[in-house]
Amino acid sequence: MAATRRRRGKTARARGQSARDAVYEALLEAIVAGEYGPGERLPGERELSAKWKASRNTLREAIRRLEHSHLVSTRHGQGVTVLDFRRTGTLELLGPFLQYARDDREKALVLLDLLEPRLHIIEQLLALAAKRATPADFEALEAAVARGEAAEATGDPAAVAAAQDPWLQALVDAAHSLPLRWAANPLLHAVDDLLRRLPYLMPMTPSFSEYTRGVLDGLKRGDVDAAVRALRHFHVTADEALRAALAPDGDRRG
Amino acid sequence: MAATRRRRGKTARARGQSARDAVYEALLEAIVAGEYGPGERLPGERELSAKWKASRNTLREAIRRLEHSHLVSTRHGQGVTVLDFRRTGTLELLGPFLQYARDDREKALVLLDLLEPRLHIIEQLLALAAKRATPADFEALEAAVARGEAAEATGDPAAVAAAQDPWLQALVDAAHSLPLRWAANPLLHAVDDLLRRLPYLMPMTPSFSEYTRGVLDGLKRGDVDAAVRALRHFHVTADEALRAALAPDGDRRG
DNA sequence: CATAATGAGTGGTTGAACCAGTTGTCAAGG
DNA sequence: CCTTGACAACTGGTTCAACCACTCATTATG
Repeated sequence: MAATRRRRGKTARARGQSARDAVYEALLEAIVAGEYGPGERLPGERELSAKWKASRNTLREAIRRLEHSHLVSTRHGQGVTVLDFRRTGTLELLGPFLQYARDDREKALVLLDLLEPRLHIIEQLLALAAKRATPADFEALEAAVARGEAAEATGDPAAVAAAQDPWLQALVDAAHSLPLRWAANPLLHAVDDLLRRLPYLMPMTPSFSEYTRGVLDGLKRGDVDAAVRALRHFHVTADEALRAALAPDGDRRG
Repeated sequence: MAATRRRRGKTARARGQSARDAVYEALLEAIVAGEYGPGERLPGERELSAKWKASRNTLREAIRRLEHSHLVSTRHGQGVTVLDFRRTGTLELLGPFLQYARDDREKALVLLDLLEPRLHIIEQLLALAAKRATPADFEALEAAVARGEAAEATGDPAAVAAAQDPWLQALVDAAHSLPLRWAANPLLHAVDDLLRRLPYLMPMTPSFSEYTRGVLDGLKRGDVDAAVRALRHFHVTADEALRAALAPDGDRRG
């Protein structure tokens, strides 16, 4: 009952967010937004902990996360250096980058450059799923298709967007490949996160459920080519719409 | 001059490694090796800090890293729960997994499943590099090719293996795609790490320098197909050798 | 002029205390 | 008997103050 009580302070802490997370998020935003450039040195831990009104230990836990995100590098006695995350980052930075980066044009380019790799990885998932899917996997895929059909029936883009992740997760399961799953995880997570915030990016015109149904049928018949065709038919149209939407103007924030 | 002094204790600390890193590495190994299964709860922070002879604050910094590696999940008041990293992990776990996992057969399967995604991502890099490479990129690629030729002249697999990373990095640079670079980073890092520990995995028979030379020539002429052919010629042979080597027996530790 | 000592600044580590959620226990009240 | 609520015993979250260890620029020293 006391959960709705707000905390005042220079940095409004979201509900349930710990001080550590708040500091991490703040520094993450500062770096991705370019307030600290590559090669630059962060202020000392004592100074930062004073600035963010957190103890030095808490501040350090946040720094540890920054380090693990390849945003900074720490050397004993020398301080914390900001890395060039464009060079050193991983796909886990996609979400934060799309949220915090200042240059809207660059963000659009990143989004555009995301489309092909995503399509390629899904194609690889299909190829492996065709070889390795078990009956249980087919059941899960069937359920995901059904969920997509139900979502599409509501006519709500957000519902369809929400149905995409279970479908892709089922595909990942069916591929039975650890490396592929590990490669796909940050990408799917970022896309899911993006669609959750901007559901209007989910296209309604090429039918999502027809696409998934087509892929599933292809897989069941062992006809990978048919599955890939269904996949491409959807993405060629959907991705083209995205390219058109992203090219001219920027995006909206949540 | 005092750097070679060893520290005694139940956990020998590698040179220059901090207590935090030692604890992180130990817990990482324990989880990846399966000593703590998915869903299981880790001992409390107080207990762990006693076990590893580190203060609770230091221990917590290590846990923060485990959390960021998707190995554990922490909830206030409830403890630290081990996640199913096979499901939740990312490519950054490749190195630790290949180093610490117990099941040699599973590790071999992971290595095998790595070959195709790697080839695919390099093909994507080629496609983009063909469109986007600048004169500076070509210079860097040329230097990488030269380094490969020099390495090959020594006849030392380790030297050739060490020459592979700069080549791939130059390719990544030339592709000018943040998402692709971010996807490639953990993969290339894991492969580089692997080859550094097991250089005999680097094949000498399909000439590495001929491959890179062929790719570079193709790129310069804008002939992507030729570049891809050179790439595939190398990898078809090299990867097949790897598959043959990995299928029967296990691997050796460094 | 080369070299060694120094000191200031940095991150690394410690231990104790306290705050804050979560959960099971158990007695009071229905 | 069952429900309810206070409580106790966990758990992680946070803070503080002090000290250790490393790096580097300065300065004294040979």
